[in-house]
Amino acid sequence: MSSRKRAELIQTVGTEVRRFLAGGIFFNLKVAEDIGINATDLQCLNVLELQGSATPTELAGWSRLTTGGITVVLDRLEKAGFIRRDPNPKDRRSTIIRPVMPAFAKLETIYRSKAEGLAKALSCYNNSELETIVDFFVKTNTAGAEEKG
Amino acid sequence: MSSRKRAELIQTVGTEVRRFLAGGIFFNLKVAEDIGINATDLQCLNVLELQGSATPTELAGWSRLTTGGITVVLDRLEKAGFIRRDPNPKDRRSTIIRPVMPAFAKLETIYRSKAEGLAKALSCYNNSELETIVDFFVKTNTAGAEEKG
DNA sequence: CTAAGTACCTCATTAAATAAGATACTTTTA
DNA sequence: TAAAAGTATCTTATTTAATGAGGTACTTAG
Repeated sequence: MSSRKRAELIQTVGTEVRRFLAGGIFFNLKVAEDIGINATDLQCLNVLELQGSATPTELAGWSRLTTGGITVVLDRLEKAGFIRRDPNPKDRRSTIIRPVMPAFAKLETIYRSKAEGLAKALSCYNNSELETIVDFFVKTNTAGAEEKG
Repeated sequence: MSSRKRAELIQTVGTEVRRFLAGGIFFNLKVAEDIGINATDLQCLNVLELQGSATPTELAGWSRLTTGGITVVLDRLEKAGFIRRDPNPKDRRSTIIRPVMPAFAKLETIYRSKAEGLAKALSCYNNSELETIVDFFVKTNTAGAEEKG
């Protein structure tokens, strides 16, 4: 019976995703240590790199910190040269946080080397399989982003 | 030219994986808040659930804490009823940390509901595609575990 | 049997985050 | 349009979490 096998497959995805996340959190802690910041600060840098820029309030959301907390995070990241506070032309109360090169490049380098390992792991899949993998991530990321909003 | 498309696909996997991890870290913070513990303590519970049991030193590794730090984490988790310290029959200096039901069930419930969402997202794939997805996670998880050891 | 090494714990100190405002602006409403 | 309500960020006193340095009890190598 194929539906039995299918149910097993789906359950296995669940377990492996949790394992993947536990490993990812561990990896994130390691990266933070390597570049000399804490995990919270790194989560902000990650969001910044993926989105290009963000307001303090958005970053507070992603890091689940109070706005007072994020101010201190940004003070640290600004002082360390990772980010810059630009005025927000749409709202004079607000600021736009942007990555600053080259401090940011340190982070890119670490992820690039990790991406190489990932590329190697992907080499055994054909294009159609790769498309399935991409599709899975895009779908779940989109669903996750909606849930958060 | 297919190799161009392939390179793009591989790069997209990289970006989407980072997005997935940023979302996963966010989700983890939310779960921690929901059950009333901090992110570090939850990372320990996650490892415990995936492995069944662990020693304090192993958990210190996964959470990148000092052994002194993990003692305090375990004190908190023990007090809150999530874990229990059993003697380690192989080494009398050591202890084995085990999940305790039903406090642990709170966590299971949250992940079960998340797993339902995941199952829904997976419903559009056929068995062969699911196998590709499982294979990808198993491969990268295994590679990650080796790197850590 | 001794010396070196490991596992866990303690506690004083440092670091990070919150809670509760305060300020400066924007949006709504009467 | 002027007041009221709401929002974005920042400040600071306080609480919470983690480290660093060391201690005890045990194990392993010589």
